Amino acid sequence: MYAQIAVNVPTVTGVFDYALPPELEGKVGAGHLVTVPFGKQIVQGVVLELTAKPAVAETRAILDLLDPQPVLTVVQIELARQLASATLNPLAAIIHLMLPSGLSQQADTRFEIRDSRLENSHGSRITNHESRKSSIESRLLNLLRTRGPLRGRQIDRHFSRVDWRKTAQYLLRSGVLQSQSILPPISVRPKFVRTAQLAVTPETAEAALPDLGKTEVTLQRRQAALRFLISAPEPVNVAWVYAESGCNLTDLQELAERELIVLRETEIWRDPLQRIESRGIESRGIESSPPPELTPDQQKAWDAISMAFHLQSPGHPSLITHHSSLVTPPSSFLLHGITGSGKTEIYIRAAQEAIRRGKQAIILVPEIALTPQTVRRFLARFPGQVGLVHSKLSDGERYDTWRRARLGLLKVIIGPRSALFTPLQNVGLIVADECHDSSYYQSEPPFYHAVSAAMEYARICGAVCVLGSATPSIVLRQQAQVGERIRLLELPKRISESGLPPVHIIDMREELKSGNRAIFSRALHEALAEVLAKNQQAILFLNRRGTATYVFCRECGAVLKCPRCDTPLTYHVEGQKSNVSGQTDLRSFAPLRTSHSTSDLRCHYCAYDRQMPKKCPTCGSDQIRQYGLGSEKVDAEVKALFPDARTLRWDWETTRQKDAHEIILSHFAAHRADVLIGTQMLAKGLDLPLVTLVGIVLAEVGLNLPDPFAAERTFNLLTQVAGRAGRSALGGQVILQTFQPEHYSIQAAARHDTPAFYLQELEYRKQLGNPPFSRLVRLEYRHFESAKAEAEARKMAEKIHHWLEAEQRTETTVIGPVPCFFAKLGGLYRWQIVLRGSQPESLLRGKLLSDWRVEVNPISLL
DNA sequence: AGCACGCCGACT
DNA sequence: GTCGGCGTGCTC
Repeated sequence: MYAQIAVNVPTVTGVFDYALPPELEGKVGAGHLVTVPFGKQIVQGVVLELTAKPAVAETRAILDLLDPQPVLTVVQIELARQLASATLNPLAAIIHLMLPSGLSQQADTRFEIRDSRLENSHGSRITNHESRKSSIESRLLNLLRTRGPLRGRQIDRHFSRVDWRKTAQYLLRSGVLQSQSILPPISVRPKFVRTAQLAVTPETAEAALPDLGKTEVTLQRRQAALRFLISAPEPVNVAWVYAESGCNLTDLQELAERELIVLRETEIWRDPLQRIESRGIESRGIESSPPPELTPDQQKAWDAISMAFHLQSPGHPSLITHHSSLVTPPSSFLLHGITGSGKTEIYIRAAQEAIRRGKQAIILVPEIALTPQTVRRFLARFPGQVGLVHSKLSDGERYDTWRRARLGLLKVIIGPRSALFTPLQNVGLIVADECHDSSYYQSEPPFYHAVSAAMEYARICGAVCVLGSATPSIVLRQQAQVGERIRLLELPKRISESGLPPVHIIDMREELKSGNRAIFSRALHEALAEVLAKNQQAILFLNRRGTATYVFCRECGAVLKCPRCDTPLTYHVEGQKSNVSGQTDLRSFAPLRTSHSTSDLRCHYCAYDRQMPKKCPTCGSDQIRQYGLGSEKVDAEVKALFPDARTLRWDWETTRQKDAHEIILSHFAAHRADVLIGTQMLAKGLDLPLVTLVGIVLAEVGLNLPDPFAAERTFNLLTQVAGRAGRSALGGQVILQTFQPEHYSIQAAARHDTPAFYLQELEYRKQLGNPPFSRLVRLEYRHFESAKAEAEARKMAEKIHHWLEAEQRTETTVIGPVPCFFAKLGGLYRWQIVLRGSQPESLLRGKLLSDWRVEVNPISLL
């Protein structure tokens, strides 16, 4: 017998056949985690399937089995294969996502100094080398001298963006260093606690009490311990015994030696829910309430989903035969429902139905910390059956949740995109709540979209798939309209009577004309004053992304765009280091320093550039400015206008620390602040009843970015933010400030008119040939030398043009190479090439693209 | 990710 | 003439 194996080396694409040694026969099958020899290394691998015939004549043998149970189900293996192929990621990289960290280990090299005398004699030679190299050399040797032998990945942490490996190779050859390939052992283990229990009758134990120790102190300790165990019939964690009696392990071992008690190692599950419940995110108060009655819209949606369960189930043969002559309708649903329309109740019913059929449910949410309400409702309705996955779990907690799922102890898994990969025996339902949320897209290799993956997974395992959102993506919405892969279900009304809050558009051009140069319009200023006077709460929303970059006319609102591709031009200060550090001041409202020698406006889509004009090309006004504003300034402005107002900032910087989201949210929810100033996070599904005013400081920020998805992102954001106001009987309003009140994204968001936005946006997408009327592949190259990045990008573009010609692909177009919008990120220069066509990824399949980051269906081209 | 093989420039 | 740079390809 032979096993086809995916080796755990993230960049290796192929699969390899290994011989199954006799001692592992019958123990190893699809999904097992093993170690295998690979070249000169020993690496981990996952068995994909057993085969009788290996693909090559000479095979090597599997070395070891690392876990007696499979780490992947057969269905997961199929998903991994599909996903790897669809996203152009190596299979090993996808499988790596499916294993809990600590279990999955990659081979590494251990370096150490061979001999100190050799090293010294070598030291005199260092001066002969060029200085940069010798500095790496001495840093490396110094590190190894002080820290002892180190693994490659440990050394990496000390040399950010320095290629020390070449130097290490040289030192290996000259005998200063020696190295050894190692596979780190699995770093997660089941957790055991030691328990103690009485092993004799209480009478026998009582009788033994007088004779338990030589000295008085020991005697008393042991007597106390034994008395405590007499009173507690169950096995008790020894820590309790210590605490109750003041005894220690030696005392208990002595009692065990005399066969009065037994000491055992009991495995326990590390359960993150206990931690969370102790922190107050718990189910109390909801438990007893009966499931609410469905509204007519909910009922209609639920009927369709419930029918899908019937059709999928093998338990209803009559139904299946009845429908077998028809094309089976898709069992994926796009649940398009506005904020507060009752999507969660549908998810809960679907999960109950899946469980009733002996299956399990996966509920994906954008971020646990930002969706406490949804999580709480699931915990309340499925007590003891929910596994919670999130980024703050320790490796041990993650491993235990993963194993509990694998054993079938959990029925519902809730978590972010990674929760999709929890091993479950029989998945009956996959939900992606707020499926438009960008956190479902993994923007680091291996790139993948968890919503697409969820649909695929559901298809493979015959599960029902429900994707919910108030603002589903254009592409998904379009698919649902067609109805082949996914069906559209709509919840157009809020359950409560409150309805959606009115949105007032404030034209900032008018404000300026009437002499108001502040960041708040008079209307927003007054509304804020009123809210503070009534002791209610306000949210001020600021889209931080893309600040200080686009250029617009404050007179007429026109945005400077590229004449070739209609993409907003971006402003660059000469020698600018990075656009992401964020220009967070009001310089935009002061006159621009005039004229540079070089062109300072650029199109990041097609590389067109020009100089900043002195006058607006549309109306001739000289009020042409670049825009830039940060939450610190908004905060300062509120404090200046309302010295007594208590403000709270919620943005990237303030949420870096652990649990910051919960702290800020609970602080604000408890009304310990009056005004919450924040960015993207504000758009998530928070329920803050005291909030009666939402102020959008400048709605079009984010709209004017060189990205085909900018309008969609902005519309979603505005719609979600507007939905934060008026969620209680107090009512509420939204004040939306903008220089472009005519823009369809802003208009539609203000009217809560999603259909109008879709119609218009779809029309523009069609005109420009963007998704869903094409598919995109984005290739990105990063390097710390600007010239190198550019050169590589040009080389690759050349290659792509050759491939296109060779394959006669006239319908695929190449956009670029251009520097990315965020041209320098983390010290690395970025260049990109975008392919657009009906199947652009098929051009790249099987081609070598080492060092390039390749995204199929990217969610942004910035 | 390693590591070998292999083909062009700077030294003994 | 060799040493060694890194570009390309392979690891069952």
